[in-house]
Amino acid sequence: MPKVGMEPVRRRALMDATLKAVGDHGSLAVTMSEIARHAGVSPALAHHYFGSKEQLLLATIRNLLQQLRDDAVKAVQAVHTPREKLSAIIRVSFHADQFAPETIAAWLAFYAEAQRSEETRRLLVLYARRLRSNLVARLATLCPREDAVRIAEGAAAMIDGLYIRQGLRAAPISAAASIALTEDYLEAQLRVVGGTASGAAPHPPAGTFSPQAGRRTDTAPSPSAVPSPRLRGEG
Amino acid sequence: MPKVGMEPVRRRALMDATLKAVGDHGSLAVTMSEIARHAGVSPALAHHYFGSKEQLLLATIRNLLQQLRDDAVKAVQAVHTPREKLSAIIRVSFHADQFAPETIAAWLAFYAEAQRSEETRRLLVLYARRLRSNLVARLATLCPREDAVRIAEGAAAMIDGLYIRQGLRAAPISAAASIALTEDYLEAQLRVVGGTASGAAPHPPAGTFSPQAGRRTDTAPSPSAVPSPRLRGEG
DNA sequence: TATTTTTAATTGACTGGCCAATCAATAAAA
DNA sequence: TTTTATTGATTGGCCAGTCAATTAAAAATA
Repeated sequence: MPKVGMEPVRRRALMDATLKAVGDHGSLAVTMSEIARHAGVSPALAHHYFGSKEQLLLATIRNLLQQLRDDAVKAVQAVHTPREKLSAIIRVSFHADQFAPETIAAWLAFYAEAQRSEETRRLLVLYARRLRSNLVARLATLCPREDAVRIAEGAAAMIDGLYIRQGLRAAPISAAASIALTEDYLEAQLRVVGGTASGAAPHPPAGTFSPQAGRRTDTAPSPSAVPSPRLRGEG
Repeated sequence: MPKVGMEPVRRRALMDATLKAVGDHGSLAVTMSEIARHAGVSPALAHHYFGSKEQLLLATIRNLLQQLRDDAVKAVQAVHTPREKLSAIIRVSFHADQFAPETIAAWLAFYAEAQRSEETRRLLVLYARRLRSNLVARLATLCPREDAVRIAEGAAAMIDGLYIRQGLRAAPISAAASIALTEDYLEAQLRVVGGTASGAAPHPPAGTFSPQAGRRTDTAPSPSAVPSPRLRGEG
């Protein structure tokens, strides 16, 4: 069987298998055997390439975050106004794959793991920071920086919350509804803070629709995107 | 050593110890020995009173949720206007004990566990529902029910999100700041929807995308509906 | 009251199973 | 013949759960 050049193939297969196993199982307490079986190799091989279970888990997380980051970047670059970019970030957070129960389960497991593993925490925080500064950067062109920071924090929290609650499957909110809720938040905050994108009109009447508001940012490209999860963190 | 009437004492001590151990450890993968040590008894005794580790964990979760519920009820009863009651619910969610790192870690672990354990999921869902209906009840006196449901969903998500994010300790947002963010959300939404808190709502209800629990209108039907159509003047 | 019996509390010692990690052996490229 | 890929078999440790034994309070009995 030994055919050279298998290493990268196996590594990828094992990381994919890990993600799937963790998602299915809903916990990091999956056995190397199960992961290996998913990947169609022996447990010993997993140890051979990754050294330990912990290293395999970390590699899997790194891989996932990298993937998500790439997708987010792509989505943001696909549109051009700051407001559209904001929507792109939100949209990508609730993209289909992200909303799949197994993906949510895996994320939750990683989050929980971050309470124990410093390295896991580091990775999640790093990712969160990147995304956050992205949000703040766009928001800062629409309102004072101080407000931008606050609103970014709120939006990120809401995305995380919607995401987590999805994991409970209590009241399955659709992805579209989740996006709408988050956009509502953004719009309402921007309006309060300084009129949509510009002026300083303290709260315009509701029911009347603000031109900007209902923007349909759906210029989205990617059917391929394996979007990013919530936006974490801070700086 | 045998002194009668120890059962309730031990049970409580063991549940407290479980919460602490889980919080410290940041995972449900704590050993019965560790829990027992925290409680100052032998592992065998824990089994004696709870039958299994799983039962002990479930009892601990039930206990925690009960506690939270009691606190919430008390806080809500202490004030009298709907608006105040809303603030009370928010405030209680971010109360000190809740915000301690170990408590947050424990919560995360339980959320993750809910992906695996149906019973754990049931308990958390029940709690989430109660919180939600509580919010909706108050909000419904301040705005149309449809909006109340939507806003409650958003507020609950934000609370959960802020809470969970605290677990990453990337950007330690203070409890006060968390409360402020949530209140901001409420205020902004109420303002948009029908005047600040008080009556005065001549506006037709802003038609938001009905997030509606349970519904899953998205995906299939309109691709064009995906964007973020908040407030269009519906009336 | 003194003595015996029952009952609750508690633990040490043990078991069976699981699983991460190791390693020597094998198979096939190079 | 060297190198790479791959695995079966094994080991060592850990841990949930069991059980019989011990202690002392309480209840029953004399």
